[in-house]
Formats: sequence, C-alpha cells, structure tokens
Amino acid sequence: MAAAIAIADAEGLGAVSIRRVATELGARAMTLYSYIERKEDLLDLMADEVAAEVLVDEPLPEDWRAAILTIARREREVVRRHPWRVDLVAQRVSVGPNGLRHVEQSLAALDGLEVDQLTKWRILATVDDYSLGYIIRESLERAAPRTMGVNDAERAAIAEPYMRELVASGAFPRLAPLIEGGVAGADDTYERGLNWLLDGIEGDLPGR
Amino acid sequence: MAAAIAIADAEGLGAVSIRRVATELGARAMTLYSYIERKEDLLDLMADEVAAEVLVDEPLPEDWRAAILTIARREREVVRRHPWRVDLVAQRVSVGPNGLRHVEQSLAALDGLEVDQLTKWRILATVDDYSLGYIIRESLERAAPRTMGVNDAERAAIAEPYMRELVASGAFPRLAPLIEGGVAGADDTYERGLNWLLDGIEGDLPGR
DNA sequence: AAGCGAGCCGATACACCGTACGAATAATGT
DNA sequence: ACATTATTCGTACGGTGTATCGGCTCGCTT
Repeated sequence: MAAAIAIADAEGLGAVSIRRVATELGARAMTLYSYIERKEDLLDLMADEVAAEVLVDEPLPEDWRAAILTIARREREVVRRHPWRVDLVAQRVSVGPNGLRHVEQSLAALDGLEVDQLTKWRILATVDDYSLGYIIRESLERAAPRTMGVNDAERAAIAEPYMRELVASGAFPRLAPLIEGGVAGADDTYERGLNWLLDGIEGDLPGR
Repeated sequence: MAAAIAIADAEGLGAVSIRRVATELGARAMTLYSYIERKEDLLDLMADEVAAEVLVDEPLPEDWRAAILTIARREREVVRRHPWRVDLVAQRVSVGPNGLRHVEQSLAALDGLEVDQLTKWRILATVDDYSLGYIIRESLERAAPRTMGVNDAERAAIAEPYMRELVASGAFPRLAPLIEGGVAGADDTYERGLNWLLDGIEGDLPGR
C-alpha cells in the first residue's frame, strides 16, 4: 500500500499497476494477490489510507462554521499532497474506516446545531459536494499543463489560435472578454464559495 | 462518435475501446486512427457531443435564479441519460464548442446582475462545482449496486456485518443512528443545496 | 484521358495490462 | 520430524492503445 501510494504521488495513479508495485517491492506480480483479491482492493486501501490525513486533530473549533471550514480546508490540502485522490473519490464510494471517521468528525462539527440528524447529514453532504466539485476542477486545471506533453509552449501554440478563433467568431460575446483578460483572479474562490454556501445554510436554520 | 456513445450508454465507458468501436462500425481497429489521433480525442468528442444536450433551449427565465436552476437541472438530467459523462468531466477539462456554449449561456443567465464579469464567473464556477460534486456522488450511489456483482444480495451480505460491527464498536456515536435508520430521505437534496448556495450568493450581492 | 497524390483501410506487431492456474517453496503448528 | 498451511512465482490468456507499413480508392490536375 505504501509502495503504491509512493508511486501514485510521484507518477500519478496511472503508473500504479500490479506489476509495477510488485517490482517496487522486489517481488513478482502475482505475489500481491496473496494479500488482495483484486486491484480494486488496493485502490480502496490507498483511498482509505490518505483519508486518514483528512482527519483534523482535535479539538475542533466550537463555532460550527469555523469547524466545517477547518475540515473543508483540510480536504483540499490532502488532495494537494495526493492529487490522485480525486480520481479515487470520483469513482468509488469511500466507506473505509477512515472515511467513516471523517463523516463522524464532520457530524461532530455540527453538534452545536439544533436541527435533526437528517438535516445535519444534508448539510454535510452539500458542503462535501461543493468541496469535491471545486477540488476536482482545481485539480484538473493544475494537472492539465503537466498532462499535455512536456512543454507548455506546445499546448499554448495549439490553444491560442483556437481561442483567437472563438473570440473572433463573435459567438461568445460574454465569454470572450474573460478569455482575453484571463480568468486567473485571486485564489480565494474556494473560500468564497464555501462562505456563500454556509451563509445560505445559516439563513435557513430555525430560530432566525 | 455516435457508435462510441451508444456503447457507453449501453455498457458504460469501460466498454468503449478502439477495437470495440471499430467492430461496431464494421471496420478494423486502426481504421479509426484516420479520424482521431488518440483515444483521448474520441473521448473529448463524446464529451462535447453530450455537452450539447446541456444547452437549454432559449429563452431562459428572466430571473437569474430561475435561469441558473434551469441550467443546473438540465445538467443533472443529461448525466442521468449518459452516466459516463461524470467520468469524463471529472478527468478532462471540457473546452469543446458545446462546453463553451454552455458557459456562454450560463453567463447570459446572469445578464441582469449588476456585478463585474469576474464575479459572474465566480458565481458560475461555484454553482457548477456544487453541481458536479453532487452529481458525482449521486451517480456513484446509483452505480454502486450495479457495479458490485449481479446480485444486490451478495453485496448486502458483505456490507451488513461490516456496518453491524461499526455500530457495535461505539466509535461512531453520531453516524450509527444514521446507518441504522437509513439515510435515504427525500430526493430534494440537490435542489436544497442549490437554493442554499443561491441564497448565500444573493445575500452577498451589492445593494442589499 | 492519364497520372498522381492524398486520404482511407487493414494486417501485423509491440509493450503493457489484470489475473486464472498450478507448481514450487517457505512458514507454521503438532 | 512431519503435515499443513501460507506465500511466492512462472507461465499463459485475453484484453488494451497504438506504431509501422503496405495496398487501395478516389478526385484533381495536367
């Protein structure tokens, strides 16, 4: 598992093959099948292993918003360390021990709220969904330049005339200025989105 | 492309291989490489093709919230028709013509808002992120029973003692009741999350 | 009408994948 | 010391994406 994680960290999830992991361990491919039944099992184990890194060391902030923010930020950091995590969470339900501990911790963050359990679960699901979506997009944008050949120049050479044509076509009057000006902007989009969401949730709480 | 989409609709994205698509077309594998350079290209084409289905037939509602909701609901419907879409959008940036048309249309939905373009883009990104996250999770839950062997019974037989142990361990006091009671709940979680988010955004608009 | 070049089709081949099978070996319990 | 079990491993099968190259079929130019 550690070997597989090391490979994935260094070369991406695609480099994790049974033969490769075995080699890294000084063994032959089929040896691994004494410990796992299918490759999927290895991936599940990897996923749950890094899920442990998502757990926040107690104690959580008292304020539920601060607590949720802490957890959400942590998730983003973990994906930054292990970019392949997004591929896993986007393709398999994560119900390993550490994954469940994460849910439990998130529920604990809402202890102070006076709403029923189902509502709490919905709040968490919604925040998690947003986080997942944002992190996937961020991860994609971060990975794109690296994936497309060694040199960014080549990719830019292809992309530029394409975008130039788009702008020139006039079919995208609203999008064009954003492309020309660059959409980079500040990096607080994640925080802003989280706060919008938490604002909306807070406004819907009983007693307000 | 149509052949590949048909295969993916019927048997999932994993069934889409060069040889398989070629066979479906009454051709040999390498024939496809006259039209594409890599398999990735085919996947990009597929992605952008179904991206067209996300486009809403004009006119959009005047109210920006209603317009955004319409678009977001459409996205969910498309994924329901083509579940493999989530695998694609989660793994590649979608900048095909139809993908860009979708962005343009979303920007158009915000025409009435008196905020700068960058803010509009952030609003869209945030809503899209949430949608993507939710739809991935939904799609995962929907696919899980089908993926795990033919019979749900077998999976349940494995899952039950696992969950029983979790509940019995006492390590998950907040999660346990949710597992026992079932987290099913109503199906309006998506709408609720969207509205929370839109509430938060609306509250942050200037002039309020 | 002849000729030619470009695009399309196809067979074959290579390296890699996950893993089923069965034999050989190592570790363990009796 | 022996029997049993667990672990390792070689080999093989059917799959994948795609590089290479040899014909073929057109439409265009001359």
